[in-house]
Amino acid sequence: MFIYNHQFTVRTFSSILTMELISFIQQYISLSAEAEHTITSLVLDQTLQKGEVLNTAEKTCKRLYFVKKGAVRTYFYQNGKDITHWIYPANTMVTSWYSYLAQTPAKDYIETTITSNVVSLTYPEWQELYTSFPELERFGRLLVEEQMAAIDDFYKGYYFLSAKEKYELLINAIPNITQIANLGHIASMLGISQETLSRVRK
Amino acid sequence: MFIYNHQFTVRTFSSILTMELISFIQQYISLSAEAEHTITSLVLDQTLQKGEVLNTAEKTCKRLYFVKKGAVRTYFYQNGKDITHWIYPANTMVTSWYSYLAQTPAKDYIETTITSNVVSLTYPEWQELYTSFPELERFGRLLVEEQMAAIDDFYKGYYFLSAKEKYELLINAIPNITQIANLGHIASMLGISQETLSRVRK
DNA sequence: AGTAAATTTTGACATAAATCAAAATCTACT
DNA sequence: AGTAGATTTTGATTTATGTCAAAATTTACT
Repeated sequence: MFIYNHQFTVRTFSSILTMELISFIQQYISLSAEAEHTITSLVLDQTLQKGEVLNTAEKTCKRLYFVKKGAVRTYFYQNGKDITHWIYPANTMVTSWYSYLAQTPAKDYIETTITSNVVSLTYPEWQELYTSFPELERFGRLLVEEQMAAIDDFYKGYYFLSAKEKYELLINAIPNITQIANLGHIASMLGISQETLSRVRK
Repeated sequence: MFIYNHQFTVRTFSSILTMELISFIQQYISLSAEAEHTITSLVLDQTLQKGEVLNTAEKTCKRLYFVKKGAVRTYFYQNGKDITHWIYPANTMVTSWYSYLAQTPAKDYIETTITSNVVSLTYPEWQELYTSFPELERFGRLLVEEQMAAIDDFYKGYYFLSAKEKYELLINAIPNITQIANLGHIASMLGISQETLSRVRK
């Protein structure tokens, strides 16, 4: 659902990005000094308070974000209700996939749920980097493949789980979810009502 | 779903692959004569009867398939019930994403729902190709990005749709779905019961 | 064409979870 | 610390959809 912007960056295989973006990329490929320098010069490093907005509906999502610290939530409005798409804890990446990749207006909002530190580059910057440093193509491929695999793994059979099982699956995927998002956000992300979620955790 | 196998190859942006694999790749990048020759020499072209199996649970999914003609279904068993993950019509690609990318045993089965023609290469063949012909990395990246965007687009707000709305969304994504899959398959793919689906379409 | 098997529809009933509403907690700011 | 606002819990009721069962229809094979 997942299923989807999945933004469903459910989890990564490698999941260690407490380091800087450069080191993160180097987990996948080796970087030339020149590529490293160019990327470093382009990176936007932002520290944001709780509730600060990274992108809003109707606006094309220009950036691919890496959450270094804190947590980010994607959400949209459906019949006037705020529906959380996914919560991204530290060490994950986030964007409005469709909007970002097709560079068309987004349907969802991206904002921090707690004080956070995110680094990012824009879509055109990445396109430029792919052209200038073709070795980055592999990084780009591996990154999206990981997201794909994670979504695939998380949502298999999801529909037929009870509310309780859905919650347990999430806890397993994001153990600290209750520290970084409130009940209402978690409930809509799971596709259940807040009251049901409250009862489910007894 | 999530989600995720999404195998949710919901649809592609470009969606024209009636042509051969080579032409398909050339929609994304230009291929050197050597790369083209190598790929052609590796491609496995299979014509299969209805219900023939491409991969089974417990076995690592070795191949990335392109459906040239017919339709392919991915499914798994949950509490003893056959749950369709997704149906892939002609001109789409299919694999068990997690299994294929991580090269670990799959949880799901891949089989044709009607007489079909699929072409494929193995995971190690692709890795070899990426190394020998780095220009293919871009193709690999774009391909997965498309899947990602499609999933993102399809599943947004899916949980909160009624059974009827879910069915309408699917019809919109795969107009010929009733020609290539039966009610039971479609219902479990949507996460609703067969009886409800039967009523929904009146 | 005729029969068996598979698929789809229809009916009656059960139930998990949604909704509506209000009370209880928790959080943050003066 | 005390108060207002936000968040979570609890209660009562409704409802969409699931489940079980059987009939009707379609499909496929001899």
